Amino acid sequence: MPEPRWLTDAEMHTWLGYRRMRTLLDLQLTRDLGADSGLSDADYDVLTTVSEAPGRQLRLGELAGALRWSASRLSHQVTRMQQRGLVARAGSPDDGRSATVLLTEHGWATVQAAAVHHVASVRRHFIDVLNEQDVAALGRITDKVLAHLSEVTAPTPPRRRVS
Amino acid sequence: MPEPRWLTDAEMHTWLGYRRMRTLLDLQLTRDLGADSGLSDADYDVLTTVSEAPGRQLRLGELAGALRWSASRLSHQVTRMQQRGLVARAGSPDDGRSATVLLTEHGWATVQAAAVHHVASVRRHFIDVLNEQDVAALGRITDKVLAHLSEVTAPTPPRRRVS
DNA sequence: TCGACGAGTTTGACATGTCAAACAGATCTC
DNA sequence: GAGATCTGTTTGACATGTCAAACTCGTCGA
Repeated sequence: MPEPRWLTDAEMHTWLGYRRMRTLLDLQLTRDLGADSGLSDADYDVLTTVSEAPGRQLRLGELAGALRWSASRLSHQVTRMQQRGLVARAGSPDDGRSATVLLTEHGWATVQAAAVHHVASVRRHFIDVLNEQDVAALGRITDKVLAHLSEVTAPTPPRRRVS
Repeated sequence: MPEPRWLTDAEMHTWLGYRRMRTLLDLQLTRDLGADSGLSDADYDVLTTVSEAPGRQLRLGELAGALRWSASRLSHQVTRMQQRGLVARAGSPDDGRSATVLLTEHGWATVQAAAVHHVASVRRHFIDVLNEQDVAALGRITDKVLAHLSEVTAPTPPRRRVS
């Protein structure tokens, strides 16, 4: 096994900083979300994604895809949110297998109020801490990393084979 | 409730980009770590932190603090890692309450091999995707956010009171 | 030295996430 | 048109994280 290229000091600083920021920023935003709106991150992600869908409803499979969740995780989560009256399930007329999640009145009111607090929280702890150049630079950085990752995890890398 | 300052397009792009990068990058690194070394993120964090401590051992409380974990979470995690032979527990001679985690031979060998793969994974999916300016810029950005967060979550904001 | 309190850790009950198996309705094929 | 198979979803068992209570030893003050 060849000796790996270890990280330089600058690289290590950035990597550790990123990891620490990820941990603490998530923690803070999650705390705010719970305190302000009584929602978990998972709750909020489901509510916002469904609320942006046409007709404020979405098939489970599409929702799972958008959130990058497993079907099973989503099913459990929706069951719990259903019990709290935030969402409801409905069958589909054209395809008997598929199920649809839709927001209840309560869910809709909840997500609207939550969004107001959440955007304030994101500004307070993240966006407003940075200047315009920082925001632009970070945007470029995430674009690069995401472009790389979508290559790596591409469905099936087209593989040529002799006819 | 006042209308909040919503995010501008650039801010939204950066925020969503950050969130997606966080999700996908973590996922990829976790996958690599599991495939290369059979470890979870939690395992790896415990092993590396203990391995860097003097004498390759650490009191549970200090380890929990370093990882920003609850005492309970760490206790459960250590129990499981103990069952797999990666770490061991030992009491402290000077303080009967405190317990110490230390690496077994197997744990030490495992973390050394894992680190080699892990740094390669971090380079491949993150550091090497960026150029020097990006790395520097991201370092400054995380510094700013972390400085803000450490203020916000400061132990007890010194509050003046009339004598 | 005794009892109250505090610190460090563990435990148990419960919430949430993952994995594989089960299910039920669509679709394909002969 | 009757399997066989595929797709979308659910279920159940188990792994992991959280919270509060319990436990154990140390420390302090009368």
